[in-house]
Amino acid sequence: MKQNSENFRSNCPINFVLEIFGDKWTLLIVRDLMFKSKRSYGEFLQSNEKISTNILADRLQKLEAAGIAIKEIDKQNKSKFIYALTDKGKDFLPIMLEITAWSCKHDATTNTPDSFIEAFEKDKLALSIQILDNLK
Amino acid sequence: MKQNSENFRSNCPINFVLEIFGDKWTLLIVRDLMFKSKRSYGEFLQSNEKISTNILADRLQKLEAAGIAIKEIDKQNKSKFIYALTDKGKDFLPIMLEITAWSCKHDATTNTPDSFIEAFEKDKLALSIQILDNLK
DNA sequence: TTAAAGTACTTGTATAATGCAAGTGCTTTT
DNA sequence: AAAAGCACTTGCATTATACAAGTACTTTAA
Repeated sequence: MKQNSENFRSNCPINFVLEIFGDKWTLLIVRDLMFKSKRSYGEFLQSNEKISTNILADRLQKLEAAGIAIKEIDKQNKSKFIYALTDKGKDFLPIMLEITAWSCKHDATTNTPDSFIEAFEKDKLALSIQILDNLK
Repeated sequence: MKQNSENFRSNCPINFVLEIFGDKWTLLIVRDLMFKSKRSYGEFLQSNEKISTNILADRLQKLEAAGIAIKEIDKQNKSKFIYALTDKGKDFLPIMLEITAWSCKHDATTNTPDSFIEAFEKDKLALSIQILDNLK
């Protein structure tokens, strides 16, 4: 059997995602990058879920190492870093959309606007293109 | 702002999924139920990733509590319990398929048959129906 | 009817991950 | 040159996970 270069527990595709995203925080950073136009450490810190500083630093580093996000110096303010999704990270969009749809269906307290679900059910591709456009 | 009955960190749909599935093991059990025809504690234990007994017991209980899986006495062998996905659990299928597709694209060592990706890209709905049929 | 085997856990303990508060270091603005 | 902003790092307490061993109930076999 071929072996994964990093020593993952198996070569299962579900496991591959768990090795990167299998914790309570990593996906929230992706969410902030993808849907909330957040770019910097300080912005990620302000999210509702209240990630702590050491965990955030650790996860940002891991997202970079996994090729999901990149870190650059902000051109406007050179004391600032900004993060952005790579193509690999942007490819996570369909998963994020399906997750959102599942939660909308199964959690009455989920705060997603009805318009989102309507757009999603009407035309997933159009919604995806629109979201990806916003990231440019 | 309306509050979630269980005190989750926020009312975000991404967070809702993380509160249930945000660890390295829970989703593997769903995978085994959904794709590998596994039903019992002993079968889950044998998966490649080698979950330990206490974690497995804990996660099965949490999956039941979250309404993702149900536990019943096996009709063939009354000393045995079997687990099955609820409708809520089965609704996770689109997420699982997208995760699989993402890993296939971004991990060269992922062991998913090409036939799966072909079927997925050709007709997601047909593939979903086929998988759900197998669960009956 | 009792003993052995199967199944599903539970418990104890060591190690690792996370949460929280405080502190550091570099950059820009005043 | 001092203050403020930003992005972390460090230390320590708490919680989660890993691993090995043990328990309890049920069914099969003698």
